[in-house]
Amino acid sequence: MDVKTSLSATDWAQAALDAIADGGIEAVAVEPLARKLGVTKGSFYWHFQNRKALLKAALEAWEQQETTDVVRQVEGIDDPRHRLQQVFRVANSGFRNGRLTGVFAASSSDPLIGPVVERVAKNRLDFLIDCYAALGFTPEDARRWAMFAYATFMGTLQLRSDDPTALPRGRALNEYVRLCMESLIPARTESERRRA
Amino acid sequence: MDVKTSLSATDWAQAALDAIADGGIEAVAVEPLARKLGVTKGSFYWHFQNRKALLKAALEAWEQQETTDVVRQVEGIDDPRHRLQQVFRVANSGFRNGRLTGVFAASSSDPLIGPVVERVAKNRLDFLIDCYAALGFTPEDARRWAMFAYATFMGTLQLRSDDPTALPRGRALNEYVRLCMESLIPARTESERRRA
DNA sequence: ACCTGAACACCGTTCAAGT
DNA sequence: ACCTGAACACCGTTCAAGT
Repeated sequence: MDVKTSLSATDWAQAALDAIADGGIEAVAVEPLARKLGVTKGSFYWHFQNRKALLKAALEAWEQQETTDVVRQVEGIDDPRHRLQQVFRVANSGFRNGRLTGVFAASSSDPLIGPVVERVAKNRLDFLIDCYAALGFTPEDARRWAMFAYATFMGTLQLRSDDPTALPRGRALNEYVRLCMESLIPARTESERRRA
Repeated sequence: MDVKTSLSATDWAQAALDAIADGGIEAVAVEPLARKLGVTKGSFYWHFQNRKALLKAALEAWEQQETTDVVRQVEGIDDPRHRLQQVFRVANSGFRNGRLTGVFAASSSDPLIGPVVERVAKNRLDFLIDCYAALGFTPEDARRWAMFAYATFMGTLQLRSDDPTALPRGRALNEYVRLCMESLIPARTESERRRA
């Protein structure tokens, strides 16, 4: 791969997302970002009109990543049970994406951020509902399950915001996924359970 | 009354609350506040260590006002029905207090603000529960009513944040209060209703 | 006890000039 | 097309000096 000789708006947006992931919204500051990118802050204003425009671009990039891109990672998996498991694993792997969701959700009172958070949440919820429906649940039960799973996910994000390293891994992650798939409603028949 | 010759920490905290009410949390800025108070920003640092300490003081003042002070306005009213009506009227009169509640609630993800918002909410809820209980409701119904009333209040705040002048007044306020007191559960006996 | 004035660091924004 | 460099406004913070 060749060395980047000049930056694009996308580069700035990604740098902004990185900054948000470990410093919150206020970490989107032109001068520090320019420093990190190795250019002067003056150059920023060739790509964007102002700081707000950068935040907007970052939000757009995030929405893109969190909808089409993430779904694409698992939509190839035909077995709905396996697909759901993968969704939970992907969603809980790596800090960055979880941190971003957490930060944006916490800032959803901001008129710039709120609508994006809502769209992303609805998108995820719909995807989960489809998965559970494909598992054989009635529409209402699929909805209940999806809400439970999403709420659980958001809740673990909240807990992690205190201790960013405390994301479920290994055995804990397996327990977590199992909980999201079979604790409240008997998702398998007895014979299925014996086979597992 | 005599002319104030020098400022106190309380004066700064109140000025901060005024600023928050019409500009949000970020409007708590030392230099603009100093300008408004007619002093140089240097003098601020005699009263507070930094901006954060001022925010903290403002939050404390708000919590004080919104708990003991507001309750004191209506606790003298013996008839629980009348007392409740007054609470709703007081809570919905004037922008400032409502705006403050709205802004703080929207910023409750801030670790400095969240705990205060929670305490104030619990306090108000408990007060409402007591009122409804005194009205003769069972503990569970009193709780349900109090939650409904408080949620309705918070919801109207949310709506108002778009149009700050749109707070219920006159006939609308009467309707609002009536809704909070008698729409879901028959709060009065038939004979009471005929008397009204 | 309370405030001024000047200083410094830091960030947002603009813009002419460079390649 | 993308960036530098310098400028300006604005805000947080410090501190010696004033009353």
